[in-house]
Amino acid sequence: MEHQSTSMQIPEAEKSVILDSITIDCVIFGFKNEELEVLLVKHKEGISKDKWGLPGGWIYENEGIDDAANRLLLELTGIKDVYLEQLRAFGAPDRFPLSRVITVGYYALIKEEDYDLKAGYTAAEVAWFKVSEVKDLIYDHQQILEIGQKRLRRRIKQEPIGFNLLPEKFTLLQLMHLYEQILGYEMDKPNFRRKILKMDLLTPLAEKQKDVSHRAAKLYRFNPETYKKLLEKGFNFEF
Amino acid sequence: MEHQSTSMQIPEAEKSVILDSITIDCVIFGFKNEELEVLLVKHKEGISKDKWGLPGGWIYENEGIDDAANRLLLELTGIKDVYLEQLRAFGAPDRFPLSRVITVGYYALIKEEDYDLKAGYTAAEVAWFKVSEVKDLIYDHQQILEIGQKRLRRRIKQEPIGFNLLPEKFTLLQLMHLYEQILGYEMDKPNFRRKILKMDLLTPLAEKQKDVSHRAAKLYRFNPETYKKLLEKGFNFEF
DNA sequence: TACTCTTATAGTATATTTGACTACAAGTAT
DNA sequence: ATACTTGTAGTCAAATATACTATAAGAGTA
Repeated sequence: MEHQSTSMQIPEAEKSVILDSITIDCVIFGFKNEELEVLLVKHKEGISKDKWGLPGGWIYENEGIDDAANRLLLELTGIKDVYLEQLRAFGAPDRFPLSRVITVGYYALIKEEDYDLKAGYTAAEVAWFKVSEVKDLIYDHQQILEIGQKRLRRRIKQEPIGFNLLPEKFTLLQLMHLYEQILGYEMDKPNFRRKILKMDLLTPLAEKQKDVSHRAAKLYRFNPETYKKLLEKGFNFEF
Repeated sequence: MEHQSTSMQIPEAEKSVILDSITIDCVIFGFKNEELEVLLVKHKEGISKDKWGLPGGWIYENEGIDDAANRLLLELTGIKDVYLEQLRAFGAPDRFPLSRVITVGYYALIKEEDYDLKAGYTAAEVAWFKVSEVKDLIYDHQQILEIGQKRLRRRIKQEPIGFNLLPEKFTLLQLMHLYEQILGYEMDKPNFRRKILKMDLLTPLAEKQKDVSHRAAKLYRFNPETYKKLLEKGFNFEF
């Protein structure tokens, strides 16, 4: 989002309190129609006007970088109260064309239906895109997205973070499809089911799936207590 | 190493080409006498004169951050040609007392005996310290070190990076002790041996240990080819 | 030389976990 | 009633993990 340095967006009074060679960019993942999606914003002004990129921007001088990430995400997209985890800093000398700017990438997983998108600040539009179809992002945002995906793949094998992408209630097959989608290979239904149920991480609900034209599957909910226990002693989610 | 902003170390001519709110700090791990060690430097000047901290410093405007990390490590400690991996950015607003500075942490594993330490630049001294005994580092360096350790523990369960800490030739027991040291729990000798040998990652040498007052153990060498193959298909180093 | 001590290395026996399947159950649609 | 689709249960052999026991190969010492 470094284009703001040349857009007239930042009032003169504020400019002095903004760090001028560091920015933040956020990779926000969602999951819809069995596909992994990412949240992008279209720039309103500056050198990348009308181009899509990750939501991000400048850091205030008296603000921690994690706070800056949360603030920027809210300002640009209307999303708040999300657990943003840092990816890393991206600092190739030529990553931003106008000046030397290093950016710190963040990523988060959210349930799309929980949030109303509202383009704000320097964003003309906000929208979800299928990760598989995203291309031509500004600057090095394509690379940041890739690193985000890599992190996601790694993490999902060690922590049940997939639950953050699914609705409260879900079926085992939905969960399995999410794993398949993220990891990129197919799995065996009975085996997946057995393994994940044995972990005691899912609370079965009395409810069943509705409006499906076949036998309805049982709905489950994620059990945060077992999760905490499992995290302590370490575990493996590979399938 | 942010103290350089107030030390007189940087010639006026160079100051203009240095980014003023970002630094680099490196966590360099070594392994000696069955203990995990970390490389620290003692500052020669500035507000942290005579205090110990991680080797690090400022980034030139036309230099990538990875390159900066390598350069700084060389300048301060004499170490070069090391694979430095980025940890993440540290950006609490008050982490550096004199001004707002965000730092990017890096870490690396090296064989201590391969390098001659040479304090240079703004470092008065360079030395190895047992990680377990390190305390009172400057700024937030203690936290960066901790994150480095966490990363190391995580990584060593998925990649055989331990070999970077050991000499060329080593015994199975040395390798096991390294794992125990880093992961913090004891292992079973026969089982460790069986598992690691089956991976075909070690090349047995004709040589044996010398100067030990008991049965000499066979020496092994790390096999980088199998390593590459294993990395591709993914594997698990947990014991 | 014989005995002891220490560490190296081999082997064993059981429980647990995978991975590839088959079979059947429970619904919808025709 | 029958076909079709997806959910769920179960089987079985192979591979792995775990907790051991046993023996080998030295060096050091009496």
